[in-house]
Amino acid sequence: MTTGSTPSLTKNQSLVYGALDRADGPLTAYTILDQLRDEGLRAPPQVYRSLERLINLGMVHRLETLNAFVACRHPSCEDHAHAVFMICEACDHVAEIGDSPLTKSLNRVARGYDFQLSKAVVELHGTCAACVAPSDGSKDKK
Amino acid sequence: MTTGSTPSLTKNQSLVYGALDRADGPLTAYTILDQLRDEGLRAPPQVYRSLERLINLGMVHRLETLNAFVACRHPSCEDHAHAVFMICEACDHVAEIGDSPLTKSLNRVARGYDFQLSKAVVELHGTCAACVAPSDGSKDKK
DNA sequence: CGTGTTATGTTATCTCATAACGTGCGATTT
DNA sequence: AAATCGCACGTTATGAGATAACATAACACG
Repeated sequence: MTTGSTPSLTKNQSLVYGALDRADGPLTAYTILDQLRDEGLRAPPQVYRSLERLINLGMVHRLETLNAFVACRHPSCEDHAHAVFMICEACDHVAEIGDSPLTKSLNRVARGYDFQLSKAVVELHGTCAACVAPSDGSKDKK
Repeated sequence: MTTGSTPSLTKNQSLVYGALDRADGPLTAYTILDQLRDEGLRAPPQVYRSLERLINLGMVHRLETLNAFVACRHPSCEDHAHAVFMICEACDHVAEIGDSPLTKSLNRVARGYDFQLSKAVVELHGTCAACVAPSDGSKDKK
C-alpha cells in the first residue's frame, strides 16, 4: 500500500538513510553522526529524529541488542514489527530474515496468553555459516 | 544442609538479587542502586558486577528492550539463553515464559541458515490479558 | 499576508554502562 | 607465620546512548 517508491524524505533523513544503506552492517547513531558531520549534521537529535522517521516508514530497523541501526534489506518488508535478525558475533554480520512459521509461533504464543502483540523483538546471537565453516583458508570477512 | 541452597552469593550479590526478587517488575541498575544505598552500595559498578554474576548463575535476566533486569521466576530455568518475555506496555508487567515449540522454531530457523545459535533474545511487546480486558472498572495493576 | 505545521539547529542534560586503579581479605603455599 | 594469590570490593572518572527543551526556518494553504 504505502509502498510508494520514495516517500518524501527530507534532507537529513536521506543523509541518514544513505549512511545506513552504504554500510554493510549496523551503525550506531553516533557513528552515523560522525560520518555525516561533513554534510552538516552536528548534534545527536538530528540523527535520532531522522532514525525515528525512517523506522516509522519501515526503512530502518533498530537492533536492540546492539544499540544500532540497519537499513531494511527486505524486498517488501510487510511485517516490519516482526523482523527477525541473526547476528554473528564473529564477523558482526547481521542478517534480517522473514520466517513465517516462526512468526506464526510467536503469534500463537501471544494468543495463548491473551497477549495483544504489538511488536516482537527477535535477535539471535551466534556464529554465522561463513564463520563456522572451516572450508576455505581465509574466512574472515572484513 | 549447611548454607546449601544458594550457590555462594556474596553480600552485594545477595543484596542485588534481593532487590530484584522483592520487585514485581524489572528494575534498572540505577534503581537498584538507589534502593540499596542504605545497605552500603554507592556506585554503579557494584551493581553491574553483581548483576553480571547473577546473570551468569542464571538467577537474573536482562531485558534488552528495557535496559532493565528481572529475577528469573522459572521453576528450573534450564534454558536460560532462550528465555522468552512478554512485556505489557500498559502496566509494565513482564512475564517470562517457556515455550518449547517456539524454541524449536528458533532452533529450526538457525539450523536452516547454518547459524550456530548461542543466545536468543525474544521480547514481545504488547498488552497483557489483564490490560486488554475491560472486565472490571478499575483494572490498573500497579 | 497570516497562520498552522513540520523539519531544523543547538544546548544541555539525562540515562545506561564500563575503564581503571587501589584496597581488603580469605585461602594456599612455603 | 610470612609471603603470595585470587577475588570481591570500593571509588573516581569517563564513555556511550538518548532525549528534553527551546528557538528558528521552511513551506503549504486559506
